[in-house]
Amino acid sequence: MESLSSKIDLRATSEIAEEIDTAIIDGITIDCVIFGFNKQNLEVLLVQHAEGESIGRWGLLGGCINTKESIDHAAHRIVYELTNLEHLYLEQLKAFTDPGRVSFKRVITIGYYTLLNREDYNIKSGLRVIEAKWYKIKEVPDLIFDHNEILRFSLMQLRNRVRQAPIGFNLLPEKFTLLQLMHLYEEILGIELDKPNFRRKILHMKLLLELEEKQKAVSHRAAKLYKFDPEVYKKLTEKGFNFEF
Amino acid sequence: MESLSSKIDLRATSEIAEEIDTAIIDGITIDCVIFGFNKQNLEVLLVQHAEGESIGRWGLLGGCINTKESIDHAAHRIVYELTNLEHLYLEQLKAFTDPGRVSFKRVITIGYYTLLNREDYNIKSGLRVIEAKWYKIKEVPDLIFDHNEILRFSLMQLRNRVRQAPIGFNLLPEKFTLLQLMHLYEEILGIELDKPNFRRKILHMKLLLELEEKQKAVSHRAAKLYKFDPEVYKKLTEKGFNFEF
DNA sequence: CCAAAAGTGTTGTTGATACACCCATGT
DNA sequence: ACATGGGTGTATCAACAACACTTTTGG
Repeated sequence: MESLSSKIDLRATSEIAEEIDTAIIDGITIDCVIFGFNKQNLEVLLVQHAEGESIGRWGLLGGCINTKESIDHAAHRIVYELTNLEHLYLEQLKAFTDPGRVSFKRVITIGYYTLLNREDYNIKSGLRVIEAKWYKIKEVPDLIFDHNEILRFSLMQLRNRVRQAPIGFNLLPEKFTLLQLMHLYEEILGIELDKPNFRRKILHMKLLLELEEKQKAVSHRAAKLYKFDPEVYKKLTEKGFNFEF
Repeated sequence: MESLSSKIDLRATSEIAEEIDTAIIDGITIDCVIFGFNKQNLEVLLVQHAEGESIGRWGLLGGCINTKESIDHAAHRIVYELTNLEHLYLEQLKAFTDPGRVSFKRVITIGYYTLLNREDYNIKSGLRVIEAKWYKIKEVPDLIFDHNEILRFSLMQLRNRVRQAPIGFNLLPEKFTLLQLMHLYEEILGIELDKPNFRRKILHMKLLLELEEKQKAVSHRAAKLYKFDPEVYKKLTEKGFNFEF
């Protein structure tokens, strides 16, 4: 989908291909899309830029790679510095490399996305003095550089991955109800689901541990709480399973 | 799967994070996994290195990015220089960035993979004087740098993508039989399929155009030839479809 | 005739879908 | 009482697996 037959004439540049020239890249950065889920809305954490030409505008959380640090480590570190959260689900998207993505310089960036539980974030955040704000996915403003494109790509990736493995659990509190989980899938995939059928399907997978606990202080029948069972997940991944809804 | 909770202590390096230092990367390259399908075997095209410390060893086809060239264009160009083929299916994998992947230097590489039809390759190849050879996927030797890892990753990606979209057609001649197609899926996914059921399922998708033509000079009943219908594919992708076998 | 692959038919099972319905709880 | 979400039951339909079977062709 990204890269079917392009009509560019390849011969045009092949003549000069012998000149090996690795110095044409001015820099490499990391940009991270931080997803959260709040009140049935998928949200993304954006930061405000306080310097340079893009002052006052919003963008993804970015950073640089330290010497001898793996790039995955760098991504974890950058997110940690803002959120104080460790051991997050974090996955590389791809390299974004359009020659014009940053003006006057050739900067490529490695995109990442991460999924976190908003409850954890609220408790521990704010250690660092960057202006950061959660935006509903449908209300994201114009961002700096190609960050809207990176966000669009990460959303596509999230939609794909969520149908192949139960990574969505990372966006929920440890204990959750089946309806919360259903709303999560509805929001990410942009579809409507049938409650009874969703229940049966997800329970049938045996991926959830039924807890003794129930919801409290809700103005309707309290729902049972469940938690994700990583043990069963391991066993199931080995023989492959499907998460289509 | 690549990047669940790592146990690295993030605080250790966060102290020095303020020093912005983009000059620590010595270079960026592109490496491309070229897949082909021949006599029911999935194969990969490797090249022999004729210079440096890795002389005589095999690796993926690599290259560099030219000034003002998009990285996708660079990948197309690099493959074109070796195979003389244009308009291939080509997709970025991700950035491979381990600090130790190349000794004494910090070189990151952007991985790509491409799917081509072996019949086209045989006719037009050999324009450039690089030693290149097709290896069956199960007989790939030890490769330079982290190229075995890149290959492993690309194979995983191929297996995933092939179950979501009919990209496998790119590995076959324009006209093919249903059994050829079935063998392709069997080989890529490492499973056995039931012939009658496969026929029905793939025909049911309406993605194939039945041709008037038949196989020739085969010592058994000649099979009908089919070709892939990109028009129908477009329509189907819009409402989403499934390629699980 | 036989071998080899092409291609069709049949049957039982599973799982998705649609939708009606009852249950528990706070206001 | 009633709104709100929690939770169960069931009938119908489509897809799939398993496997027996017939057809065509070259040698």
